[in-house]
Amino acid sequence: MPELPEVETIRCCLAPKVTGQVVGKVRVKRGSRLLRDTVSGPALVRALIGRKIEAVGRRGKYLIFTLSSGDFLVIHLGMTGLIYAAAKTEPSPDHTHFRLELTDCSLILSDPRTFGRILYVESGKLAAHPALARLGPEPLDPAFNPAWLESRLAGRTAPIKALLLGQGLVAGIGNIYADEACFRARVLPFRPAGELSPLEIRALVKAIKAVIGKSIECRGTTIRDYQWDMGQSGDFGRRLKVYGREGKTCPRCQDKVNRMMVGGRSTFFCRGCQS
DNA sequence: AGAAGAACCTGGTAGC
DNA sequence: TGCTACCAGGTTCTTC
Repeated sequence: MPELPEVETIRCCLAPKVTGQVVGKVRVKRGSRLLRDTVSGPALVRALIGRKIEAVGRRGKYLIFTLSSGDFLVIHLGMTGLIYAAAKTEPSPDHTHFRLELTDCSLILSDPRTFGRILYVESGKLAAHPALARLGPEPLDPAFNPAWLESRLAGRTAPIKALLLGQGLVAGIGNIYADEACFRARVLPFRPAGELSPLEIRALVKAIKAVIGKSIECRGTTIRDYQWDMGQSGDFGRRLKVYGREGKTCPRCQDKVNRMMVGGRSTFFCRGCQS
């Protein structure tokens, strides 16, 4: 399930391979659910053909391809989306929704569970697009700091984890890194967000920056599906302290790792050293 | 406006 | 072996 570190790793892998390449053919799976929020398949094809890919960027969990027309192709991988550059002779895997034939390679997007999305955004309208406009600051940006977080948590009664998953306080955190950041900050994920002390908020900001930064260095976390290139898995999984470790020993206090549902998601934490 | 829960989707797996 | 039931989770939608 690609969260920010995974998407960033994919971006870094993809950028040198597709930047400067020109779109020849475009193949879109007929009736693909990934296009549910976009122009029609044929309109997308028309908009892409002949355009050069000028840059590959990222905002939160969204990959952003800047086209020579000034428009943007924006891709969200959902839970099970895979995107990679392959040899033009490489066959499309099952569940391929989208394939760009570029100058020297093919850009392939597959997604069995179809939680992903393909957006086409016109020049100058990127920041205002509803999907992107609601995003909070990037976790590694100085704009994401204790003062900002404190101002946004005041009076909120929802669990802190639910708010972290909402993308509005900080962009790019998903289920895995929300749990890991709460663990590092010694904060229980189901705590009402408005009740966190300034000290805890500071610890949480620090923990989020550390966990995201470290995971990017490790090329992300592979639980099941995620690959940053054909056959390449992320290495951060072995550094997870609580996620997916129900019943195992807490690496910090030797208590048992617990699991419960928070914000509708499986949540892992340690009662021994989080409060 | 905020909170909570359902809905979307299908491969994998636990249980029988 | 084969069947059913449920779970995984990012985002959007609906309801309160």
